[in-house]
Amino acid sequence: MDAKQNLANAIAPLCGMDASAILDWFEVPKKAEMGDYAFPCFRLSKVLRKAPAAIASELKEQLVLPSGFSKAEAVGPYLNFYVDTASQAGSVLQKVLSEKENYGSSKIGSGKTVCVEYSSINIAKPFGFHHLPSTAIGNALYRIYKFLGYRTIGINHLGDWGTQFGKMITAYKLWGSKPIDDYSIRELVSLYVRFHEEAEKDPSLNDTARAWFHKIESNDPEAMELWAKMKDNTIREVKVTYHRMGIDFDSWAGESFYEDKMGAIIQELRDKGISKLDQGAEIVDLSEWNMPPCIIVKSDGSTIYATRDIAAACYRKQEYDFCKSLYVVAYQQDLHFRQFFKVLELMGREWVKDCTHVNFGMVSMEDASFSTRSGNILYLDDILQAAVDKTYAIICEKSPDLEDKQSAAESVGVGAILWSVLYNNRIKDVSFTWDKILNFDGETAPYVQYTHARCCSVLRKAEDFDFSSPDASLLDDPYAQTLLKALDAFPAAVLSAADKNEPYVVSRCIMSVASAFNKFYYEQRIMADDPAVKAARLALTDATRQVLANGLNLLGIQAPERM
RNA sequence: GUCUCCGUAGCUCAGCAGGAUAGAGCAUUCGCCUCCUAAGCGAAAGGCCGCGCGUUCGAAUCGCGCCGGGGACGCCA
Repeated sequence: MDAKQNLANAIAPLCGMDASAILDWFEVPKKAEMGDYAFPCFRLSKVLRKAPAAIASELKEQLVLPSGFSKAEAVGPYLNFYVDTASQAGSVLQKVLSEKENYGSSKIGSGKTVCVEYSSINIAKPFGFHHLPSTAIGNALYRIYKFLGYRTIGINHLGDWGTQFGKMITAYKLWGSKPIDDYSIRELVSLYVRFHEEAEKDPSLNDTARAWFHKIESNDPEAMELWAKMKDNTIREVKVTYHRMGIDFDSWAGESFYEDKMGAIIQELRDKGISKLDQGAEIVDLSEWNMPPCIIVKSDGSTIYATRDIAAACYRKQEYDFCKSLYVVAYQQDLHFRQFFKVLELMGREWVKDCTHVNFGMVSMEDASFSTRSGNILYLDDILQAAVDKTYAIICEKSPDLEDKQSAAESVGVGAILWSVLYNNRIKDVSFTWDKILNFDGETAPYVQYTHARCCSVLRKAEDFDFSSPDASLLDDPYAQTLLKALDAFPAAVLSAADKNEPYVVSRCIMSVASAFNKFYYEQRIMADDPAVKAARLALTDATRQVLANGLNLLGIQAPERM
C-alpha cells in the first residue's frame, strides 16, 4: 500500500495530477511477467490529449523510480512496475518467520466484541449434513474475527422449544422402554418418526402432544424433567461431533432461554404503537417498506420466532455490547431477517445496523429431500466417519509406514468435509452426493494438508541445518517469487474474509500458496548443494508451512505434520 | 403475482470498488518418480462470460429490460 503511494507520488508531478487522485488508478497485473503494479494511462489521455501508449512511454522516460522498485516498463497503454525482488522477498520471509502463528493476525478488533450465531441445531433431532454450512462457516468466521483481535462470542441458538417436545414426550410415554437418559438422538428420532406415523391414524395424539407442551410451558415437574433430560442428552451427544470439528460454543442459549424475555418486547411494541392487532394476531405493519407484516404474537396468544429473535438481539446487545452481531443462517430466511431487523429499527435500536444476516445456499440431496419425519436423514457424524474411513484406507495404501494413521485420517477426513463448504461463495447451493463429498483430489483440504505435510517432511530432513539467516536474494527464480507473493497476500485475505464474512477468501488464498509451493517443490531442489541457497529455500519452506497452518487453523481444519 | 438471489468451459466454481490474450479444479487424452511425501507436477482439448439495449476511450464486471433457475411471501423455524 505504501508502494502504490510511492508510485503515485513519483508519477503525479509528471502529469500535473494530484497523487491522491491517481492513487486508486493503480492495479495489479493479472500475470506476474507484467510486473507487480500497473498504471493504466487511458484516463490521462483525456487530460493530456495524447495517445495512452505515448503517455506511458513518456512517463517511463521521465520517471525517477522510487526505492523498492527495480524497473518500470511501458507496455502499450500501461506503465508496469517491478518491485525489487530481493528486498520484497526478504521482508515477506522475515515477517512470516518472526510473527509465526500470528502472521496475518491483527489488533483492529481489540476491545470490540463480535457475536456469531451459528449451527443452531434442534434438540432431539438429527445433527445432519444440512447443518454443515452454518456450522463450518460460522466457526471459520468465529476464528477469523478472533484472529483479528475481536472478542468473539459463539452462540448455538438451540431449537429447544415448541410443540415438537410435546410430541416427543407423548411418544416416549406411549412407547418408551427405558429411562429417557438412555436414549440417543437416533432413538429419540425414531420415536418422533413413529409419532408421526401413528398420528396419521389417530389424530388425537396431536392433542395429547399439545397438552404435554403446555405442561412444559407451565413448569409441570414431570414434563420439565423429561424435556431437560432430552436437552442434556442431545447436547452431550452433539458435543462429540462438534469436538471432532474443533468447535465449541460460548453460549448454548436457545429459544427456551428467551421465554421470559419476550414479554417486555411485546409490551414495548404496544406502548410505542409499533404493533397492532390484525386478524387476532399482533403484527408490525411493514408495508411501507414493501414487506409483509412481521407477526409478534399469534392469534392463539403464543409467541413466534420473530419475537424470540428480537428478544435475543436485545439480550445480546445488553449482555455482550457487540460491535457486530452475525447470524449464519440459510438464505431461506432472508425475509425474516429483513423483517425483524426493521422492527428493531422502529423500536429505536440504532445498533441494529451492526446486525448482519450471513446467509448461505440451500443444502439438498441429489434426488431426495431431507426430512426428519420421514426418516430421510444424513447424519453429519456418519459423513465425517465415512470421510475418515476413506482417508484411512488411502493412508494405508500411500503411507503404510505412518505411525499414527488414525489421527491423520481424522484430521484429513474431517478437514475435507469442512472444506467442501468453505471453498466457495456462501450463497452457492450445496447438493450432496457421496462422490463429491468424498473426492479428495484437486482443490481440497487434503491437497492443502498434504502440502503442509510435505513442508514438514522437508524441514524434518533439515533439522540440524541452520537457516535462521537466509539470503532472500537467492530466491530469485519465478517459482519462489510466485510463492512469496502468495505468502504476502495472506494478511489482506484474512481482513477481506472478515470484511465480506466470506471464509472462502482465506481458503482460496492458502490454496494458491499450496499450489505455488508444489510447483516450486517440483522445479527447485530445496536441499540444494549450495548451503546459502539451501538456507533460503528452507526458510521459504518454513514460511509456507506456517502460512498453510495459520490459514487451515482459521478454517477450523487441522494441519497434520505427516499423512 | 410481488419481492429477492443466482446464471462464466461437459461438471463444480474463482474473477465483478470497469482495464492488457477471461482463470482454476473435476472429468477426457497424453506425459513426468535412479532426487526433498506422485494425495504431486506438466501438456492437450474445452468459452457469443444467459440474451438485448444503454453508460464509457474501454463492460464478464455498472444501469435498465427480457429469458431461465433457486428461495420467500401472516400465525413452523
